[in-house]
Order: sequence, then structure tokens, then C-alpha cells
Amino acid sequence: MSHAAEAVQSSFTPINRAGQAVSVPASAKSGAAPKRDHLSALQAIGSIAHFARNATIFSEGDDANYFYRVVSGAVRLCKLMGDGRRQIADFLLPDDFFGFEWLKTYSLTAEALTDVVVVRYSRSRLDRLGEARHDVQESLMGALSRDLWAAQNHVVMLGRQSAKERLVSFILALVERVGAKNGDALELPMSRQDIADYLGLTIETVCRTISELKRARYIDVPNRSQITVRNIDALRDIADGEF
Amino acid sequence: MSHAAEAVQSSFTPINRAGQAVSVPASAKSGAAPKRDHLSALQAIGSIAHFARNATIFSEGDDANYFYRVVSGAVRLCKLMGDGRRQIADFLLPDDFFGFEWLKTYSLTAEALTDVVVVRYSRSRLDRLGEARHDVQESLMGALSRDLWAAQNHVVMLGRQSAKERLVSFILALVERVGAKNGDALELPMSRQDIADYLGLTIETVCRTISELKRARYIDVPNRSQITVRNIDALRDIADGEF
DNA sequence: CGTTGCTTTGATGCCCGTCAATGATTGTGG
DNA sequence: CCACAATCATTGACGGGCATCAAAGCAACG
Repeated sequence: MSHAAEAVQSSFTPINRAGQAVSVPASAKSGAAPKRDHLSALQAIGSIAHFARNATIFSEGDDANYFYRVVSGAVRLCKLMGDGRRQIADFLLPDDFFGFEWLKTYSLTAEALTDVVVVRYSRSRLDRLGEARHDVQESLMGALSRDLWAAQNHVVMLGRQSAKERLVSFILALVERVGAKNGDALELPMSRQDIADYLGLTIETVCRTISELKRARYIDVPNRSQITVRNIDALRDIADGEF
Repeated sequence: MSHAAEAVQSSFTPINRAGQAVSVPASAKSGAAPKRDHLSALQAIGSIAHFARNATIFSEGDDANYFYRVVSGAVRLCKLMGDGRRQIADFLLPDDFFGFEWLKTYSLTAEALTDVVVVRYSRSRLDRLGEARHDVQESLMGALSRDLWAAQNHVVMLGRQSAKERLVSFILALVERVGAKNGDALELPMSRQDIADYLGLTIETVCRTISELKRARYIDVPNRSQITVRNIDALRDIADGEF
């Protein structure tokens, strides 16, 4: 989807769409390889796996034997500090890739937010495929780049935005992700605590800020797993520090 | 701001300055490339450039025409919000690479912290080199991965650590970077404001926290650009939330 | 229906930001 | 080399935003 590139400038979109099927212009010049798309090439070495809600898909420090793509459901990537503090790095939705590591071990923990179906690619096969096929290699590089881009925006959010700005940025990222318009409802597969751990806040601050946005008629909250956006333009102003 | 201070060293031909030493096969694409290490391969396409303190090396949004390596001096990478708030993503020291982008434009601004010398690689040549040579491609992936890893740790720091923990983590990162021991002095090429903008704090909080660490005898501050570490183990405890 | 887990709201306090003044260091021109 | 200005760093006083502690609502499930 186009927005991934365009949204770069103004809005700090925290959600990362790792590894979407983005057009990869670079391989166009080669022309020598048989005309096959790199996603099909990946298909050939993937297998399906299921995880129940709250199951751990892999833990930080585990051998990074697999690379994943979400088919359905949602996943969170997080880091745990020694004393139990938790920071969520990313939420993954269908078609997002995750678990690609340069090092031998995972640098994050992946957990199922909901029951989830994933495609799993063995790392050794992926590496071999990458060596053989330049487009696959570049597609992996693109996934890495998108993750880095998302992490850098996340850093700005946590370092320099207020609680309200962070929550609004988070909502706007979901809006962009699904192409929502005023009046549309957003699905929130994650809990308030997950949102808090993503935004570097407490659950109470997240709740209070949601209530505040509701009182101000920017959003509605029909139930705990949905938010209806009422005034996206006003939200954009808030995210950019206009209020 | 001050006059642009870019100066490309003209006494060297920017194109082929390393050609003096190494025999470079004219067409790198030829299948049977001689065994050569990827750094030398990079050398062949790099040229030297100088920037004065506070000069802008490139700005967010500029066409990403070059990829850089620090030779001497130090560089900061930062993002600016519309209202002037600044977040520093990274500080770069000699041998660090920066400015590698997947997108067409830079996602960060790079500024010279001190007078700085860099090697500059043209992106188009780098791309061609990457297509031809797998080791170069992988070395670029490695650089990306390290950046991502650093950004993820930065996220945890900003999201879940206190001011004291952040400052201590920052000091410890410098300690690791130069392999300092108790009693060694660390060079701080950046200002207090830069440190604050890296840690997501204000300059006053940074100063107060430095003073606190000094009072507690964990560090000494002989002058504004040096910190002497007195008790690294105690600092490690603080960074992990032990105090 | 009661239990369980999650969410929301309220009361209170503290960490850190803001505002302000002073001190230290660097740079500049006489 | 000194005088002065400009910049940067430090410290203090104060307040606000968010965390903490506590309790009450609410939905899912046996």
C-alpha cells in the first residue's frame, strides 16, 4: 500500500508494516533471472503454523531459526527488562513479516496477541535463496529498512512527544494502516496494557487519554476493542503538536 | 546558520583514489571476480570530504546520493519536529557508517559535531557494487541490522528508563565503545543539549543527573568535554534498575 | 451468577520540565 | 594580552504531567 512511503514526512506512524509486498524497483535492471516474483519464491519454502492467544512464538535470545509472516491474527514484538518492565517494539498485522535477524539469535520476543496463523520460513533455506536470488535479498533488505524507519519514528515519539501526542500518533498509524475515514471503526487487537507498553506510558494514562479524546469528540469507543475515528484532521494536528 | 563548510579534497581524484594501491579489474561484474575483501572493494569507490563543526552533511528529505563513513571527528543524526523539538537518533564516531538508505531520500539529518573527515561513496556505484558482489551486499545488511538493533535499544531506554538510568546507559555505551576501564576518561564530543536530545530529556535534567553521579563518586567531570568513570560496576547496576 | 481479568476513574505524589539567575568557557576585537 | 561578548553549563525555585496507589465498573466464562 502506498501510504507507507508517503506518511514518512509529517505523521509519526508507529506501526511498522514489515515486509509488505512493496514494489522493488532495483531488481528491474537485472532482467536475466527467470521472471518470477520474489513472493512466490518465498512461498515455495514456507510452511503454516498456528499459535494460540498469548503463546510465545519465539523469545529474545532464542536461535533465530525461522522468519515469519502473519497470515491472520496479530503479534506483538517486545523486550523485557530484568525487573519486569516491558517495552513493545511493534505490533504486526496480516502480511507483516517478522523474525528476520542478522545475528544468530532473536533480539526481541514475539507473542501472539490473538490466535494467529503464520507462514514460517526456515532461515537456512532463506539464506540459500537469498544467495541465489537477488530480488529476495533485496526484499529482505527492504524489510529491514522499514523496521529501522519505524524504530526511528518510535524513538522520536518516545523521546519528544507527550502522552496525548503518542496516543494520537498510534491511532493515526492504525488509520493509515487500514485506510480508515472519518466514521470508520478501528480494530484494536491489543490490550490497554499493550498500548501502554508500546507508548512508554502506564495503562492509567492510556485510559485517561482515550477518555479525554472521547470527551473532545475526536473519537468514539463503542467497546474495548474498537475505536471510531470522528475527526482525523484534528487528530493530525494534535499529533504534530498543534494542541 | 553558518556558511556551508563542505570541502571536497580536490587534490585527490574523487573517483579512483584507491586505484593507486590495488589492481581493480575494470568490470566488476565479470563472473570470476578475484578474491578481495569487501572493505577494499568499497575503498575503490570512495572519496574524502571535510565538514566544519556544526555543518550539515545532509538533511532529512534530501536525495540520498551518498553513503558515508567517519574517518575522524564525530557526527550526530537527528530528526526535527515541526515545532522545533529535536530528537537525536545516534552519535557516530570514527569508522561508523551512516547515510545508507533504502528509500530515495535521507530519513535523518546528519550534522558535524566537530570538524569531521568522512569517506563518501556514491549510492549508484554502491548499488552496482552490491549487485555484483554478495559480500558487499551482506556488509550493508550488517550495517542496517546494527542500526536497527541500536534503535530498538534506544526505544527501550526512552520508553522505560528513568533519567538517571538513561544517562548511565549512555555513559556505559561510551565505555564499551572505547573499552574504557575504571579511572579512564571518556571524550564527549557532543554538548549537554545534544545529550539531552539523545536521551529525550532537558539539558537541565542532564546537568543535574551528571552532578548527582559526581556527588555519588561514580564519575568525575574534569571539564565539560570529559567524564572519568570511577565505578563501572556500580554504573551497570544503576543502568539495570538496581537503584 | 459469581468469578476472573480487564478497564476506567479518582486521589495523591514525585520526577522531570520550565523559568530564571549565576558561573564557567570560548571566541573576538582593540 | 586583556576586555568584552557570546555561548554553554550549572544550580535553584516552582509547577505540571504522568506514575502510583486504590477502588469501582464491566464484560466474558465457568
